[in-house]
Amino acid sequence: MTTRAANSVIVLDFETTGLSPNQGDRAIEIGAVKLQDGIVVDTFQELMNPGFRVSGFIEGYTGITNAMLNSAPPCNEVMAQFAGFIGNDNLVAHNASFDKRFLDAELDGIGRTYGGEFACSMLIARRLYQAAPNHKLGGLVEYKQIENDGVFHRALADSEVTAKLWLKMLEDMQDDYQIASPSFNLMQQLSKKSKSTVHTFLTSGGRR
DNA sequence: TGCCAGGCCCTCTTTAGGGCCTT
Repeated sequence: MTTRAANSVIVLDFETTGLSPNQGDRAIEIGAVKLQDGIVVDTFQELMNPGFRVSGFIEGYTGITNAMLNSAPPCNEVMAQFAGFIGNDNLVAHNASFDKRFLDAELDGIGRTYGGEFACSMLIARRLYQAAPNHKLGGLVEYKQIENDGVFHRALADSEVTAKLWLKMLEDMQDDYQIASPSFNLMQQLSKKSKSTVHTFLTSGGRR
């Protein structure tokens, strides 16, 4: 039995051939950072060959070309490695419902599972940063002046800035609401609160 | 040629519709 490391969370991001695994779309790149007590202790990045050509739109959107994917290992091989990387740690992604669909679909295909739960940085940001002009990853990076290298729509780069956004949200909850160490569970609860009850929830220390 | 999904959330809502997000 694999145990979940305390204060450990995996922030991940997929680049894919499209929006829906139910429509035949596959992952083409996975990037992730492992945070332990707020510090990046490990990273993962791999291209993977989906077995068919990706569209010109995806090549332009991600910068990942068919030539790059031709020499990449197949999805099944990479996802088996990634299943080992995430173990049973809890998971974070920006618009997590999207990444969860692809993670579930790709791991289903190789008979692997994971034991962690997902939290969504976008849903939490919508509640914490209600004045932000938008809640796209790039928009929030600009809004919160999060350090970045200017690369977007690549898996590791996006997972790195999502991790910084996650830590910024934890920091802001500590500073603005005196919540000493916001737990993963509290962040999940926050993402389910209505906008009008977020302030009450946070000022009560996450008890209401 | 043009379009394709799905979950969340708001409102001119709930017997619905549409915008936001992800690639």
